[in-house]
Amino acid sequence: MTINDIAALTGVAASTVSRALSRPDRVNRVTRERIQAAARELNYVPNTQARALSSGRTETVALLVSDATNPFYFGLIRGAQQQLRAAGHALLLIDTEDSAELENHLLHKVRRSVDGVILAASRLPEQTLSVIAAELPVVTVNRNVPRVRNVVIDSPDGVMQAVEHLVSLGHRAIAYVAGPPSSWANEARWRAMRTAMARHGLTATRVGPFGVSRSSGSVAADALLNTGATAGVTFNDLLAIGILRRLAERGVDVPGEISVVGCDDIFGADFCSPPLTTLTAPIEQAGRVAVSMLLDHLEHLGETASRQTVLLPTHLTIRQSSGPAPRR
Amino acid sequence: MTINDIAALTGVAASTVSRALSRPDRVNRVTRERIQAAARELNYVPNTQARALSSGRTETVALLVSDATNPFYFGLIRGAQQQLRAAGHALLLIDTEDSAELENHLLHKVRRSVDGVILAASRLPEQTLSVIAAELPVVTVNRNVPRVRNVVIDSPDGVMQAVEHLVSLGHRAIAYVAGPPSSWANEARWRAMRTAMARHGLTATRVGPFGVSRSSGSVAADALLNTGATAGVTFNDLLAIGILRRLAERGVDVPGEISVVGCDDIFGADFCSPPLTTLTAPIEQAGRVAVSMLLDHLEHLGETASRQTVLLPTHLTIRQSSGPAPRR
DNA sequence: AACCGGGTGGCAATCGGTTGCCATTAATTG
DNA sequence: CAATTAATGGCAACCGATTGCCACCCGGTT
Repeated sequence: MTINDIAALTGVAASTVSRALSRPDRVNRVTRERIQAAARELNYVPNTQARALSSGRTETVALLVSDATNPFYFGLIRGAQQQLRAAGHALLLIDTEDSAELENHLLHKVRRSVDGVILAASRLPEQTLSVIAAELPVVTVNRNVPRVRNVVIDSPDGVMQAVEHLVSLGHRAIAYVAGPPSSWANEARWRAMRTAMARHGLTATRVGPFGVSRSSGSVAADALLNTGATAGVTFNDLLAIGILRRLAERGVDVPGEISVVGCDDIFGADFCSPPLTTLTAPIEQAGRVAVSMLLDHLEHLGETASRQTVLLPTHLTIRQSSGPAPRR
Repeated sequence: MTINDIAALTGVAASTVSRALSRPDRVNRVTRERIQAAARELNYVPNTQARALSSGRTETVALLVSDATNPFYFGLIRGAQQQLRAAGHALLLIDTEDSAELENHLLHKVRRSVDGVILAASRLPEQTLSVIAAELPVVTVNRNVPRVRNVVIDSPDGVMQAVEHLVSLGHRAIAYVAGPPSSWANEARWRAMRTAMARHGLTATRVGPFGVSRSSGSVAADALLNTGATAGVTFNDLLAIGILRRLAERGVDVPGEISVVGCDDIFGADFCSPPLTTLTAPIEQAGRVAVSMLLDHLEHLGETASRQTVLLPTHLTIRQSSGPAPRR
């Protein structure tokens, strides 16, 4: 079923069919209705590539994640997917395997096949990112680069809440368990942590970096214990869950001997043992907002940006992995 | 950067450039190398839609899942993604939201934009599936329909192992906690369960159907207790984890009073509390295999199918949610 | 009667490749 | 040496839409 079949069937030119379908006001009502009826009857679906070729619009958005198995992205993907479907767009999912080069390469490759991209946890240097954003509509998630629109989850604020929480429980020695150095969010969280600690005249220790997988949790747990801290705030929940497991293995009581606070509130954070105190991030919402920003941008290309940044609030969800500091 | 720019630059016709890039043996070595060098230099990336338009190949595969937030799919997505990237193909992710109509609709819509599709947990009636498979290369996962190639995880065999395990622990009253009736796997597991029980002269009870989310676990847990069974085998881990939680809430000891066995071994199954005894399914492998089958099929269109079905073995992973039957 | 302008719809170019077919040239063979 | 064949590369049609431009029709003005 092509536009030509419909044209032949209804006795009009292909161009008229095209218009009847995409700019209905450009064609007479009766002609239009005849064409639309025929299209419906023949179950016509426009060929995406043909359309893309001439119009330049692919109605497809790429979502780049650094690791498709990281539960953090589950929500993001879901949110993005929802919003995209609502707009009739498709989602191209790309896993960059935590590699900046691969990310760059794949970005280049799909550049012409999508209308825009959403970069979740980009590992790209700021410079590269700017260049790409200049030639392709981009929205980043949890990454703030000048002149690139972005949605960031306010985990720094959350980290401060976490520190307040821990300090009020009597903790004085609190460590930050760091994630990948190339992660923008990682640095932002660490800065927030130091600031929050300084407010109480305390200094934060930092251990890491560690990979963001549960298995890295073992190393991280040992390192954390070694600092002598009575509480740890971790880069993300995956790491935190790994730490909890290792601590259990070593017979360390959580929160009796040490408190652990995660970040993101991913799937599993509420049923691990003990259930994890963590910063609940509106992940799905982040996905939706990112898509909205992107689509909005696409519709108003050339106009001055309405809003470049959206900051999404987080809140601390207290479960059982945090408690009063142990008495000395 | 189009093929024409390269043609102009190297002084050959566009068609020659095209050949140098896609059928290198069709052009002289020195010409070819000159063209390839130029392409590399200009960082040329062929336009996917243009290529698709004329050749019919999009180098894109759609993966339809019934719910993008179900952790079961993450392994699948990952495996598929890996294998696709290796072949230089892209992944279009589609969430059918558990609706057969939506699935059918979206399938129709992307039909022309992909080379083939992988249907994970299709909700489509067998009839519809056959029709679609006839006009579009399809591989199903966990669904066996005549004349449609598929990869199925042998959970029925796993269910039998689970039953053996429970029976050997002294359980006599075992219930199956069912998932969606439209799920092929659900029925297959239930059949396996009855067979395995019958072998020991026992009859299985069945409760459900329940939705496959943790929240459905509450209802399921109550229903399960109500059967008086000392053990339950659940449709999947998500449900099982939900059940564990509800049982804990009600103060029911697992496995002291009742044993619970899940299915799939998703993320979280090993750190919920108690850690879940479950059927470990090679999910990622399933994704890889599904892609391989599809790509293989694409390469040999028209030839008789090499293999229509791949059965992947599962094994029982015993953790702490199963134990000896309580004494009466 | 001549003119004007809005509403319609067709023509044809275009997007960027792919591919069948043919012309040219070089190499091989009887 | 003529004839056949293989290698190479250009021409042009084509994939299925979109879109700028123009022609035509018609009713309304002066």
